[in-house]
Amino acid sequence: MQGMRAPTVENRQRKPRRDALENRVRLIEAAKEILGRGGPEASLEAVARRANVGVGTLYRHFPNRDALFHAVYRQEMEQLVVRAEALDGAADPSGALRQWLHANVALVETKRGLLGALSVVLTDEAKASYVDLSTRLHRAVNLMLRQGAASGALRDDVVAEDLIETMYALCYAQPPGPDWRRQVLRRLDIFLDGLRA
Amino acid sequence: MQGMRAPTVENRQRKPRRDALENRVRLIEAAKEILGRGGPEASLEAVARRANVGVGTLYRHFPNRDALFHAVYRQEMEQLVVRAEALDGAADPSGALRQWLHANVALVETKRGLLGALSVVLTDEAKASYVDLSTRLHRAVNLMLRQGAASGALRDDVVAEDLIETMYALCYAQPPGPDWRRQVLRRLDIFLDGLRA
DNA sequence: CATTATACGGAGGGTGCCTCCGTTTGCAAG
DNA sequence: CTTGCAAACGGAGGCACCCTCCGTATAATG
Repeated sequence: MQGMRAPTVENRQRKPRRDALENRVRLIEAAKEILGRGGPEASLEAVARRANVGVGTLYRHFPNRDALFHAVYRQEMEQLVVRAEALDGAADPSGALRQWLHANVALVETKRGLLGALSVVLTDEAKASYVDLSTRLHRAVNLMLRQGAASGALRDDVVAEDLIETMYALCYAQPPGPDWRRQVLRRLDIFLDGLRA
Repeated sequence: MQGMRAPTVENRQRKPRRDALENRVRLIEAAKEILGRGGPEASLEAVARRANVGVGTLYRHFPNRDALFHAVYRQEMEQLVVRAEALDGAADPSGALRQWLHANVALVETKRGLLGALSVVLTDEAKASYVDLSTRLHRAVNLMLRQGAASGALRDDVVAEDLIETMYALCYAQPPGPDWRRQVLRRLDIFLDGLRA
């Protein structure tokens, strides 16, 4: 009977409240920890508890499980992009790529569960909401790939997406264990060998 | 107060009842369908319903979610092994391997969700219960690999596990979509290129 | 048949998901 | 500093699923 029950972000009239902003930050922080340990199964109510917040608050900020995952993923991805852009203009593109990939594997190693949680939600359509970051990431990596191809070191029919997804694929497939990293890197390097011209 | 409540398989006195055997088969069949569609999240009660069986029955046959997954996985794996063993003695080992991997990818394509459901449970310790099948599988694939290495076509520091896990990894990473298969096969072939001596 | 080990169904207690709404609180206009 | 209200909060409650327990049904055996 009475429109405008829940004003969305677009048409709000005042500036956001301080407590709301703080809670959002605390929720993402809590989600990183809980999801990182428990994987995709982890309870959202546990996240709310850890953030000292009612479930209602969690669900207002993130209307469903996936929304929360995406918020976390966005932060992780930002790190990735920054690292990738830092590689621009490296002397040895192929080597730089390899280094970058290895660094990412190391990053993943510290967040096992999170990786699992995310890959469940990562469909094509989901990715559409990251166009901004995704574009920057692909631009940076493709730059490397093209430099490598131009210098004749790498084949020229490979794109950033191949590299990135394969890396995650290998991380994900290897079961956790003492030589997790060794195995992942070994296979990654084989793939990179396949990339040579 | 009264031992032997639930006689285990080892110490049973009569031969198993016919209805029990039928139900077990129906449950696995139902699980293949439901898990195949719904992925690891799918409801076990849905499986029971689909099999026209009470939940109690499901849980007696498979004490928990993982047990059911494993039963399904075992059946899938049997197919894999049979195919692999059929390749023995092929003229072109490297080509035979490639063919086998491609065939598996095609198999996976028809069972998307199932793959996801399984990879969640596939830790090292879980695999330990498949030693029999796993051994046969590795033996068959390694045979191919060694033949390839002997003929100088393939590098010699690669084992069956590398191949198999990488294949699953690539299948899993690629989001479902129209050119799912094309992408997976492309990356798989790059990996195979990396395998050359 | 009668006996009984074996298996079945589904109610029930526990937990997690998400929604709804009465209450609280920060912001800003007077 | 009040006051008014949009914005945000908390958590009860309804629903689905997980798994256990146990009274009832039934296939095997003699």
